[in-house]
Amino acid sequence: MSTTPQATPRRATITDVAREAGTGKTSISRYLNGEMSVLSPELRARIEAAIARLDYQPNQMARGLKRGRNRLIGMLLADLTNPYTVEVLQGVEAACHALGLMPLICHAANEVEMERRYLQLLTTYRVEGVIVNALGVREETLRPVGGGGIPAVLVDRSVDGLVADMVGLDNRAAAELGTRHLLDNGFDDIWFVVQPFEQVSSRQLREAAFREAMSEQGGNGAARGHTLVLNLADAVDVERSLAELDRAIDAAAHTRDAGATGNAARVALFAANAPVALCLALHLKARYGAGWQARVALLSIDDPEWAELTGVTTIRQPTYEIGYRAVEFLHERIEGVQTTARDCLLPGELIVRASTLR
Amino acid sequence: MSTTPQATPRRATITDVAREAGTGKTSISRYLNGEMSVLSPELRARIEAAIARLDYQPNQMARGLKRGRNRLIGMLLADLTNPYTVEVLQGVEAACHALGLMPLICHAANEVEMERRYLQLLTTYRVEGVIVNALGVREETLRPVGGGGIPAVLVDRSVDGLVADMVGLDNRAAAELGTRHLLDNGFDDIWFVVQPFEQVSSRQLREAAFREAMSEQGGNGAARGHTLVLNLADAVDVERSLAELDRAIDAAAHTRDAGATGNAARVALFAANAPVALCLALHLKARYGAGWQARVALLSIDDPEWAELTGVTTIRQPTYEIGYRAVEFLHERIEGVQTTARDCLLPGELIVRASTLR
DNA sequence: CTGTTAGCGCATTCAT
DNA sequence: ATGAATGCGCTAACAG
Repeated sequence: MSTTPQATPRRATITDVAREAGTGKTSISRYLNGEMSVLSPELRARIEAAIARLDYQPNQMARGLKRGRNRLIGMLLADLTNPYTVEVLQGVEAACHALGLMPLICHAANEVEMERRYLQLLTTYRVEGVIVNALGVREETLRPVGGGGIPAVLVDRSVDGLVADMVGLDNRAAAELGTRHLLDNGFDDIWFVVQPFEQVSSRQLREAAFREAMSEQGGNGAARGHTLVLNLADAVDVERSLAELDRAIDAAAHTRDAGATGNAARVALFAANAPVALCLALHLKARYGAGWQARVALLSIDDPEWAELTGVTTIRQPTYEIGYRAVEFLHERIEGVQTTARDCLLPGELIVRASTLR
Repeated sequence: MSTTPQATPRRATITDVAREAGTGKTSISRYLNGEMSVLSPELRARIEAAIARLDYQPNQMARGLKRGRNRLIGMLLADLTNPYTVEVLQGVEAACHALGLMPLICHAANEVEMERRYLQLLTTYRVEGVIVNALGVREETLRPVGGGGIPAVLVDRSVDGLVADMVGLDNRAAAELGTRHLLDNGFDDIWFVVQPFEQVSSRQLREAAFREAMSEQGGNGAARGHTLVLNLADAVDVERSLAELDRAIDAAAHTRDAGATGNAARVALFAANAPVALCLALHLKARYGAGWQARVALLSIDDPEWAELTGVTTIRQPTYEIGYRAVEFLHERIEGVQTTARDCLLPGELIVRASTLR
């Protein structure tokens, strides 16, 4: 009868441990829950040994079922391809770790239908709360969640009529900051490029703030502002939109020498986020070659890894903190703290690089 | 008596539904599991109605507890910051979706300790299998998993003495492909730059294949190959290593005109993966300015989004398929298919860009 | 076809 | 200080 621990076929249960330790299940449970003060040192030692011998690990599912909470929270992500998302996720993970939560990460890959499905799935696993960074979130979709159901906190966007906390960038301030920077550097033909607004409040806010900043520009200016919607999911639309941009750029080049204010008239592109910025950069590079940055200025909200490499000015979001705060908010609500919906707006940081300097 | 579905305080259970439908729990269960043929249309309708009325959603935890399987699989990731990881993840998600599995994504953020913790946590949640792409995986660590425990499949690296399937890039072929390309384009001072090997078999394989290809180079050549280990986690080490590279580059520049074979002697850097390539590119840009690509050639395994933008030649991995296959393998094992450990090596694709052409 | 019974692994009264 | 009994929400025999 070889004792070689040849592959435990079935994981040990609390009952096994109890038998092994020659005691009742209750004591094991107490041990598991740290109620040490109620256990005689002797029994405690026996339990400890038994657990080690059986390599016992309590079944979270069962525990969750019994006590009604499983320490699981859902994390619904629209797009992991966006560096922003990954960075936020790091904050979320750190916070979860600190609070003893386990994030169930759901990646909807920009599919609204997927978002719905995942939300429903999370519900089914009885997560204690949800952090949502999706694009199709509407009041109705989130109903089973935010409503009277499980607590939710929104990241980077808010949903009308939904009682849920929200944390994200101070979009107004950020867009203003960027616009000012462009204006201050003498660009007088500025294009704000953004994905279709859909339900994403941050896109709307950024664009609105841009327009406002343009209309309030300092005394000297007659810089012109335009908004261009770029539907990254639709190649044809992208084509069309980029062509429009090209025309504007060419036009500016022609009027350059005729410009009123000396050598002005350079075009600047203000990307609402990294995916848009990437699309623009790729196009510009293809059209104007390696030296495109000298031809057209590019500024982007979000600070992807290639920004430094390519000298693009950016507005970096406090992504890590956004994720961290989101979990903290959620945790409070899970623990029963009742407040009205809170909004947490964090400031962005302008990182000036060559592309917007002249 | 207002019918406004004002926030269900407690989710409905199967018992509630049974009562609401005026039947027993068994029938509800049967309905849930699609055993329609065994239910009278009439009962079926009543159940359907009751479920809708109560907005009932079966508790996965409870189901899992009872039937012994919860359709959960663990996905342990070393670094979500690496585009490679995200791309593999997409394949994993697609496959899970197709197979009715739910991936529990664990991001260890390059911390070996975290990996251990997550592995243990996954065990605790009784996942049915695990897909591992970590750096600290050793036989012992994976013991509770791969051994007689839950099925596992490794991505991008194998572990000695562990019975587990593995799927990833055909590293030998890829490194060879890259080296050949560099050789064919006349570079005669080639540096293979890689992170510390640790437990990561793919790094070792790539480096070995590089050296081999160098020693087998075509008749005309006396190109020299070097290996440089770059510990991205250690700023000081990075500094030191980059300085070494700089010296080599400068030296080559000096001997350029004195070169035997006409105008040869350009240095080429062969990055073992994207993070390394990024580090190199950033350094080169800082040192040689925007035109660094003309000075030093850069080739990288992995094809990050900025490669096209910066004209870096790459070897693209079939990431999506890697993820997809991994899940398929795991699924088979979960379903009880017994085979010896399989290795699935997928080919990489060389994408030639300006940086390695002369 | 349908309901009754008995657990899955664990946490909790409630006794002892 | 310890253990027996009960039930969380659900499925799976086993009867009817």
